[in-house]
Amino acid sequence: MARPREFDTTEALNQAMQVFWSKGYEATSLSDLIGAMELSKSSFYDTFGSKHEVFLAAIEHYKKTVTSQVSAVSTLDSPACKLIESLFERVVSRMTEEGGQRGCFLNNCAVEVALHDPTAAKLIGGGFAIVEDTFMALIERGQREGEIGLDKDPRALARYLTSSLNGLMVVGKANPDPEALSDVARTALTVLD
Amino acid sequence: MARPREFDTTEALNQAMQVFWSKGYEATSLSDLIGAMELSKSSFYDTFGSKHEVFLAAIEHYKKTVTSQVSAVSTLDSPACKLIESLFERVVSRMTEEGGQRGCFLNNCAVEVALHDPTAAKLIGGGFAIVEDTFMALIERGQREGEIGLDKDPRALARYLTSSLNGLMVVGKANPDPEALSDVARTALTVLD
DNA sequence: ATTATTATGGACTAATTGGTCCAGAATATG
DNA sequence: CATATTCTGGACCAATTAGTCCATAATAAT
Repeated sequence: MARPREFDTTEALNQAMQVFWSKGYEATSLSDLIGAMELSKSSFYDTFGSKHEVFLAAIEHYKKTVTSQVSAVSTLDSPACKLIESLFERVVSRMTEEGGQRGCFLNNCAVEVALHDPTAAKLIGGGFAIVEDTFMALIERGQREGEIGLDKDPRALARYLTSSLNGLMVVGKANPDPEALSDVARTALTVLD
Repeated sequence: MARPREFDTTEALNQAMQVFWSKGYEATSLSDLIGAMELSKSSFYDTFGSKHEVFLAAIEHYKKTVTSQVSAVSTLDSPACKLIESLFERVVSRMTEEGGQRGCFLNNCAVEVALHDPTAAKLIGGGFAIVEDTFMALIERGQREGEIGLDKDPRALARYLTSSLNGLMVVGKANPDPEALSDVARTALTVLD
């Protein structure tokens, strides 16, 4: 009755990530996972070890697939400030569109588990670092091209932008109001002037 | 054997809040709660109804006891900008000191439950509004007293500061580095100049 | 002292939790 | 065709989950 179906491990991981992303770590049960991943409990444990291990793998998967898209923005050749703006705009519109309120998986994980899960905390920190480094690369480019004042500290600015993006998502969860979020984004970006 | 001890409902609620604050909603079990609140299961249900009801009550309790302290800052008569700075400094040092990483309860709740718990989301939104209104009052005072330019929109600025404070706490969870957080706070406050 | 109130421990659900294990079915390889 | 590999359903586990209920004990009010 059961026909072996050589499943795609990466796709299964992707599904696991989606569930954790939507429900959070604690609220995700094993049956949620095996349902979404479309594999049996036995295969789940054979392949992934435990709920916690899939969770960590899901964080890594997010970094490889989602966070890396952020990082890819720095390779585009629009003006640096425009690219930074577009990242903020994207977050604002994501947070206000249908079904976008789940925010950023790293953000969710940082808040829910970082305090009690040092292993996860490190992975999450690494994810934030990718974003920060992307911002820093853009800022340095902006400085080279005369868009951004040389008096500004690229590292501090990058840290600030990363934090701002996260703040945007937190307040967006409680109140996904486009105007309010636009106010935040617009004001946040004035530091680049 | 069981000696009735007319317990302090407010104190019990405070203890419940502490547990939810430290562990999150899902990760908090009933035995965690009745342990911390020092009452029996029966009394728990008699008095508070359910886990979810205590949770909502805990959010309200937080607003009354913790968030209201933020709001109280606006009544002090130091220069407005100094008061705003002090709020940011307080968050930075809280996030970097021993045991301070649990952050802000409203922030935690927004991220963990807002998406799936509209009732909680509203209470949390109300809490953020208290912070926002506090910032706005301070900004308007700053404008009246000539510290802050009249060209700035107090509402937008207040929304921005509220969001920034939340961002600070998220990145602080993944990486509670004083230098990084100071960079963020310092940069965030430059919009007041 | 009697009564009314308040709180309790603990027995009791029914469901669910994460996790183990294995006999057997479907496929791939020889 | 036979064998090795891969995957599965489902039985099973002990622990825990949120929640109900009640007879009883300690107190407060009369």
